[in-house]
Amino acid sequence: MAVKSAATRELLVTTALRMFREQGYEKTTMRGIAAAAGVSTGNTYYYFESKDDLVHELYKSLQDEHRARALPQLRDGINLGEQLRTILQTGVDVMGPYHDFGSNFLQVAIKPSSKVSPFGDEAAVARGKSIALFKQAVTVSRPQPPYAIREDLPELLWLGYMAVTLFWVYDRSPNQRRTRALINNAAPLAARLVILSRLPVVRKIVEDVVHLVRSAKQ
Amino acid sequence: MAVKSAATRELLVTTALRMFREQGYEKTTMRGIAAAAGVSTGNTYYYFESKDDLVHELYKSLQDEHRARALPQLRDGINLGEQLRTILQTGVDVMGPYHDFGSNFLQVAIKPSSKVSPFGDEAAVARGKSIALFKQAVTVSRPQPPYAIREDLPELLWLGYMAVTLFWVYDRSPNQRRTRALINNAAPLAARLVILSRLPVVRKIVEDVVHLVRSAKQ
DNA sequence: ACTCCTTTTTGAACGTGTTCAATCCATAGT
DNA sequence: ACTATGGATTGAACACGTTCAAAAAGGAGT
Repeated sequence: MAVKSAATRELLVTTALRMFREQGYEKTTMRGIAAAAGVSTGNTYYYFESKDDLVHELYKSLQDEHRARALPQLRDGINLGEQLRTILQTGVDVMGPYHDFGSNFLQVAIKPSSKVSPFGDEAAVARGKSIALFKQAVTVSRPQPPYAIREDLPELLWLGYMAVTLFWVYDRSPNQRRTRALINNAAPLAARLVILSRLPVVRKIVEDVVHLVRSAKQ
Repeated sequence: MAVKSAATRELLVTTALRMFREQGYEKTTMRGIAAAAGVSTGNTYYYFESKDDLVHELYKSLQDEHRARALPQLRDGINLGEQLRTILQTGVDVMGPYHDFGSNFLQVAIKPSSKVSPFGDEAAVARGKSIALFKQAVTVSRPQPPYAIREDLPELLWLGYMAVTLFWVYDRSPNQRRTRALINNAAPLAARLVILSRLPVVRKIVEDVVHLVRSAKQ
């Protein structure tokens, strides 16, 4: 039965993701998903704890696609600003079809109890995957970022990515033009800031910021 | 009838805020609020569009209390770091009783359609009030922040405040000890950064950041 | 073929936020 | 006093997410 069971689960995920994409979060009801998949309402709850759990599936799916699209573009020798631009623009591309869904997505993500919460324990794996993307960018970029912050940089950049995502949610311009413009400006700026962290004065501040973020992580 | 109508509204707000504080967001039901206030369920919807609308009332109430408590403490001649510490710590104090409620609060706030959304149009008034607090801090602090950024500083500080609030939501330590520690570290750091923005190299970056934030606002 | 146990599936039921036609009630105008 | 008007109030009804006891379907051992 294991194979058929897995098929039911897969069918539910596919159906749910399609309906999320086509109708948004609210109009996609648990009854609707079940009906479209040809199973009973209650059966969905055998495979998924809640509606939010299905959003978690969407989250993981997007994450995988983001990684698959961005990673091959992170080539050796390109400067950090360009690498960042690639990661962020790819992220916006992948999330694009779900933009109307965006706020609901955040809404689910924001609750600490949620599996999707980017800061929670449950999503640690997914977060790690995302940070790994930035780690790769840092590793292959030339010139190399200063050694002093190389270790903490991926996490800091990821935090910036979260901020951009927040901006994206509220961006109502067609095709999220404004978010793309923001990325084009912010990516080289961040890269320039990284370079500047070599200067003694700036370095002191950067060290303090890094220390702050570290201690905030407990 | 106008006076009695206002009384009903006030009674509902008071009841709802008390129940939010005592039982949290989910356990406080619209039926429960109506019953505790001695009116019918439907009547609540005559005065408030939705449950979230009642959260908006809570938001405004907290905002007013924050302002009332923080403003008198912003005295002339104190340095910016201390002023910031005062504002942020007072904010945590005011929100304290609602900490369990915090994530639900954010959840309501995050949706662009929501009245409470800190970035939305509806909450522009409330946001303005909050930013005014930082404007006051900037105005009375000695030494004065560099002229070049004085105008944009309140808004930037407010953004930092939003970040701290986000941290607060996820802070499970008793009495939000970790958030308070974060504030004690971050406030002087921010102040030091402001001072540093006088240096030509840093100033260039700061200008770019300010420009970025400005253009992001449309 | 039959039994026993586990995995999977069902659909009714509960409590929720919200809507709405109907009703009540206070007041102004006559 | 009577009535018309519009604000205030009601409570049943709807669709939703979720739960759960019960039924069905599978599979293993004999």
